[in-house]
Amino acid sequence: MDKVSALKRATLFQSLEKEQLRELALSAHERKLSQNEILFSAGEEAHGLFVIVSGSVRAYRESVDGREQILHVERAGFTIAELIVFDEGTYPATVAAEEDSVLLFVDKQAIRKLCLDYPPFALTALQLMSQRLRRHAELIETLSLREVRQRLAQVLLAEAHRHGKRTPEGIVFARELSNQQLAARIGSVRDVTSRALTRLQQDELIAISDQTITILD
Amino acid sequence: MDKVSALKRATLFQSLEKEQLRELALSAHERKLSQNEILFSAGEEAHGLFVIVSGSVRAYRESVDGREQILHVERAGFTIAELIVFDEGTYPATVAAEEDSVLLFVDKQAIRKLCLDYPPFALTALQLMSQRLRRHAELIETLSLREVRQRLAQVLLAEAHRHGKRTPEGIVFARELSNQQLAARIGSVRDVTSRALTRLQQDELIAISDQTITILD
DNA sequence: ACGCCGCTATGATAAAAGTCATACAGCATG
DNA sequence: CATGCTGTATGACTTTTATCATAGCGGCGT
Repeated sequence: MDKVSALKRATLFQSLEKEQLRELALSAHERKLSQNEILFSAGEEAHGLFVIVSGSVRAYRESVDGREQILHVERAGFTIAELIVFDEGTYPATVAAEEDSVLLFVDKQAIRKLCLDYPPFALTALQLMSQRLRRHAELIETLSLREVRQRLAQVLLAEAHRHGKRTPEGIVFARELSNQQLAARIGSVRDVTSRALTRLQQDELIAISDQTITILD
Repeated sequence: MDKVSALKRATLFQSLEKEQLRELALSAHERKLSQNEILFSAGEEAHGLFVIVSGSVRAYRESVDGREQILHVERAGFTIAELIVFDEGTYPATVAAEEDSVLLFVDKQAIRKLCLDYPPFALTALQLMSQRLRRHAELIETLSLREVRQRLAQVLLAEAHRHGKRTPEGIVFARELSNQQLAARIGSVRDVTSRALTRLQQDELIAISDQTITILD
């Protein structure tokens, strides 16, 4: 794998020069994950962050009885667990692969050094953290103030926005998430999510057929 | 007001030299808030951040039917809305005074300039954002995976930790939050919170008398 | 074909949370 | 001292969410 060009594709490293990327690549090492394989668990000691080269991963917390709440899902070009570089804490969430994925580990000291040596990089990091904070704020509002049906609708709209296509009937996209996965995003359980999906169809807000979802106007 | 020493007391600015603080102070201006007065609302265009000089403020989101969910509460020495400096977005939450407060507004360009000119400052900012992210992750887990009673217990424990005193009976602290305020933190309503509090007393996990709460072992 | 697995669907029921109505205590104010 | 305001407490009820049980479908390997 060409580590330099893999790093270069990450948003976090966009402001860096070739030389800086080469330097980072020296200490970076590859990690492959099969679907649902766990990268690290919440509370584990953290020595660096991960760049997603391909695939996607989810960061989640779980309750004693096994329920999961996804905090965020990150795809190729993004990084995971950046915050542990800056506050010396443990990993704040468990991270697992949503699909088969390839990642690069980067030591936290290398990142700190970059911040000190090359301020534009720090600004990029701050920008990414800001976006993460905004999304978390959204999630908090959603979980606290909206009910399951609305939360589900929000996730579907986000999916539509991410990889849907406009058609005369509405926005169409391939269904990539099982009820279980949807449930973990909206903070509910499989059963309830299934019912909510059914009701959205009954109310003709969406149509599902053959792993394809259409969001009707 | 001595703006320089007010700024100096803020965690965000701890790494700065006298000269840098003086520079910041030039553009900073004071804002006084009475209890519950709104500083800004979610979605408003943002030109800078605020340093809390005295008092405390809450950042919250609200639903169409007026329910509030507090994202975080900040006190003297901390800053609010730092993230708008780095991602050019609008204010992510509504902020209002929990008690009469004094704040200092600081223009976002001044902060960006500091990041570029003085990297240790950027690291401090990153550290603060990291801590904020961690707390948000906690809140998400709590809202999604725990029920009202547990969430209430968590807030009470946090309060105890913040300003409680160990006694033979348990940790004692002055009650500063009304049921309404507690409800806004745990993502519920006044009625339900009142009931949950009553049940915690019945189960002898806490004792309340005369605006004093004791957390029993 | 058969069982097994993962996923979906749905009815019955229970538990949690929210809503509504009412009552009351403390307190400042005219 | 009546009035209004804020906050608390609580019963009765509804809605939402979760749990449990059951059944079905399609793919896959033996």
